[in-house]
Amino acid sequence: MTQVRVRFAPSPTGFLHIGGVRTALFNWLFARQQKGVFILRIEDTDQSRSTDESIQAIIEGMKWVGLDWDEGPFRQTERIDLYRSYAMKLLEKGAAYWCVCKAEELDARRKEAEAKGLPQKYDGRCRDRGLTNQAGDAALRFKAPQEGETVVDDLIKGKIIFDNSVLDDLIILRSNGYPTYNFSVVVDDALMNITHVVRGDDHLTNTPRQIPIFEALGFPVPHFGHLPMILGSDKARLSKRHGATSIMAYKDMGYLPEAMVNYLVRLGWSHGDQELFVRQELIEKFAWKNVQTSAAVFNPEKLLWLNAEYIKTSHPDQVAQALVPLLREAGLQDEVSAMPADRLAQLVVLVKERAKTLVEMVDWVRPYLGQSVSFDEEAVKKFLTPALAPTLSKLLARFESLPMFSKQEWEATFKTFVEEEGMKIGQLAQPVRVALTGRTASPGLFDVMEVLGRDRTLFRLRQGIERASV
RNA sequence: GUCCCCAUCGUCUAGCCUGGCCUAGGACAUUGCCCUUUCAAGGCAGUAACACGGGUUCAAAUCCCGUUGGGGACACCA
Repeated sequence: MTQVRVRFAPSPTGFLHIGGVRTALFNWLFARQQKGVFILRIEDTDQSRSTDESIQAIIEGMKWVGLDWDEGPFRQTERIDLYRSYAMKLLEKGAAYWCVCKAEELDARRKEAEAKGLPQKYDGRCRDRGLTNQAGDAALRFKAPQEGETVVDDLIKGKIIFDNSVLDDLIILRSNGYPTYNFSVVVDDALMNITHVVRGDDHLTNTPRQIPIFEALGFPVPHFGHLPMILGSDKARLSKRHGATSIMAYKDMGYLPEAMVNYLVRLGWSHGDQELFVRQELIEKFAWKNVQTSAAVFNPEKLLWLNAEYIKTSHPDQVAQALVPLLREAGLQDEVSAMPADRLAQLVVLVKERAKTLVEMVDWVRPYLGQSVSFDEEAVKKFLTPALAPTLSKLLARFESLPMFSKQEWEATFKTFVEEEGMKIGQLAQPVRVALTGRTASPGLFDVMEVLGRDRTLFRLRQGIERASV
């Protein structure tokens, strides 16, 4: 059995798209499972649209979701001579011919055909003219078979039959000497010994065009697999209109890469009823037969749930680490720098059930960073009332008499005090919460005190009493 | 227009290949209840789907054909 070799071949014409990440992910999972090779190849033969920033964005995105490649990144523009020489081989063999039709003429003819409702196909007028490229401005076309049929045995969709009469004589070398996509992919997939070409559904009709080129070049034809598309909520192809589609936008919004991967893999693949997978599990359980044949709607709410799930269950150190850059961005760099890593992990544990994203977590963590709190005025008005100041002072005295902080002891003390005062827990818990955190919503009161420590708890309680007294 | 792909709750999906175990399961969202010092989290319960029409069969979500609907491709883009 030959070694599996797969590739992810994006074109660098923008950021790394969510759909691209999913395609890359399926390829990567298959490669890892089969102990194969995963190749990153940049398809930049369209010079007018490709940018170096896009290449960087692709690499950055791949790294963020942890999809490492074994070979590459290769750039097609560095391999132009290769494509030219293979194109010339086809010309010599009589499997390609020069075409002097101008782009504008072709365009006009295509429009005319469209208007008449005819197939929009090259009419082959240069096919048998035996033209040479004297002027140097001809394009090279592949002589596509016109009879018989081309069969694609798709890994996902099964057997698909195309009638060769629909095949066009594709341009393989532009008049500027650069290869076109359908030719450079074939040459690269063949030369890189790709065994399985797995790409988006939108390439399905390219496959019968590419297979004859493999054959004409004398290369073995790889296996093909076509992944269904990802749609937006309106069932149209996912695009900017549907909101964030760049993978890095999700990093910025506070998503964990593992959650992203888990969500994307379940969009089109399943393993029974299982929803949560660790990466090793995905590698073991992945199978083409469980890949969905139909398109899937991207559901941001489920992604959000998954992210919350990962925030709750991931190791706190790991979450804390991912949180640091967001805290810095929020202007909390001094607080972050002053804090040992395990302190931040402790805060993560404190608030992780409440934050669905790291961005939300920044806000949840904020009250526990400094010595004093910043009060939410509404909360103060409602709970830190002058009437309550004496009670709070009595409570403060009670806590001050305890030389050491202990969650159990302080909680018991609080509850006894509430009882003595003839109050309900909630009546006093809310004011204390506001004094301690500045807000009406927080983790459990005694968990908060534990994280704050004895000194800061007492300090903030005193501050709260001051606020209540005015 | 031509060619190709697809069709189970609002959404992601299990089941389909190898018909009966399906009164169609799980998850997200949503609704109600419970827990509760707040907010969450958690627990329990509920609403909700086999696109339609024909076959084949004792029996069809599952196999076949058609219709409808959605998507994709038809470039000197990838």
